[in-house]
Amino acid sequence: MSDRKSRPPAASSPDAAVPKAVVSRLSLYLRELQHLVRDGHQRTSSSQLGTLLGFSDAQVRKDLAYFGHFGHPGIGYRCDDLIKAIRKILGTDRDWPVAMIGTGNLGRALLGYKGFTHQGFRIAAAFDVDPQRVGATIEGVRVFHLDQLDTVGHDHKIKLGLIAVPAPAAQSVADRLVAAGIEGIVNFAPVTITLPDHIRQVGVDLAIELEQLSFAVVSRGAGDGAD
Amino acid sequence: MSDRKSRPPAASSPDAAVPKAVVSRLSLYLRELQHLVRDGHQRTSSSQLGTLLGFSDAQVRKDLAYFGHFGHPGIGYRCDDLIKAIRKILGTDRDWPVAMIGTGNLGRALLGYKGFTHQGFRIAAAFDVDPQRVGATIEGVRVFHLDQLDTVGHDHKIKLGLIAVPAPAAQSVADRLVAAGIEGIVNFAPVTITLPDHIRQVGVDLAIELEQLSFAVVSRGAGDGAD
DNA sequence: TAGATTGTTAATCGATTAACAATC
DNA sequence: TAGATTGTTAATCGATTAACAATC
Repeated sequence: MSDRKSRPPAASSPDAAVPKAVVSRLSLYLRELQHLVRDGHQRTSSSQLGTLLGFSDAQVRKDLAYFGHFGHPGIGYRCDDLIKAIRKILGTDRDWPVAMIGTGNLGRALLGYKGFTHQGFRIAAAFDVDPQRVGATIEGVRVFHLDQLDTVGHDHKIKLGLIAVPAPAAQSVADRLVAAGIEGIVNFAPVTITLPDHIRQVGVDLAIELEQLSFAVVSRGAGDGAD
Repeated sequence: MSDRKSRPPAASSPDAAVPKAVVSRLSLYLRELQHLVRDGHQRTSSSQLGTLLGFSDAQVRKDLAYFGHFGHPGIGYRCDDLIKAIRKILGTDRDWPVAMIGTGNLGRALLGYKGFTHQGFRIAAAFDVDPQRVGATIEGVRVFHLDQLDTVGHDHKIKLGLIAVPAPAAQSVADRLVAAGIEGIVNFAPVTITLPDHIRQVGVDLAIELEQLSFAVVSRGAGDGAD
């Protein structure tokens, strides 16, 4: 007896376990929804989203259904509502102060790149060990000495760190970020870094992206479409 | 009768079909192997590579076996040989002249980033539409007007293009790259671009990477380790 | 030889697709 | 109402793991 109210919607707290690939598609749905809204659309459907991104409609519905009931049978999804829901799931419905470690070419570029500002991320402070760079302000972001990571990180409630230092320094920077209480790291250095289990990590290696493209081009015909 | 010579090793020409995830791990193996060589190692094993990267030894062997017989039972893999083999598979055993489209923050940073130079990629020319930028030389790379894409692209035998322009311009830049005979595109703009089937594409969106990290941090405990 | 390690097969696990009742 | 579209189940497909004979 008793499934009167059926099972609870439970938005954004997956009971079971979310398949790896689902979360990355969630980000793509969000990006597409934001474009749809900008273009004046109020609602969309699993088949429209699927067509735009090259996925099947079934996959879109299944992905979203992992997290709750966001659609309306016969109608589709309200863009606004779905955007809010996905942001909540991804955790980007809040403000994320971020630390940038390294102010070389890549670090400076990321400081000037406004792309992720819109998604709730905000670079609150930058760090370097070069005395020539410490004390400067780049794109409105103050550069501190790496030794000040603990203090400044705590003051700004920084939870995420971006590593944009040369490969040989990446692991030791990662260790210091962990010691400073950071919870997640995006590692732009082309090296594998090892972290405690409770620290989350995403790696971005531009050489690897190019290699994937190179493979896709070279093995074209036999293979697939790389992305 | 007759499987005397068994089946041909057939390095780097997969008869069947290479699973999607295998190729991205191949790049990680390559990166790790290069670090091992720099550290003075001459040989390695599937279990060493697996441990370094967090994969099982069986997975490492299976991934490599898609492309040929590179190891030696009882011995392991010679780092040098395996590096050569993987580079051949990925297509990075040759020179890849690359075009950078867009010389804003991100484009300039990528021009200065030496990371992928070592893997066979070389930015041969940059392009922009801003008259203030055209004619300049950034990090040794000449900036041409986008209208010169055909000519310059052909002269430099450019096969790959990196799109580092604002999102609204990305699709039209992509179209022009295709028209100029480019075969593959890395798209850094936070937008989905549509391309003919024979053009390969890899998307890199920094906001999306941060969202993946944010999700992993927020849903920590229940979930996995994001990368 | 004994110990180590590969390449490969079979078994397990997980993710995608197709189909459809429920709903608007 | 008829047409559209969801959420969900069952069937299919693909990828990972475990185990082991072959090899050095």
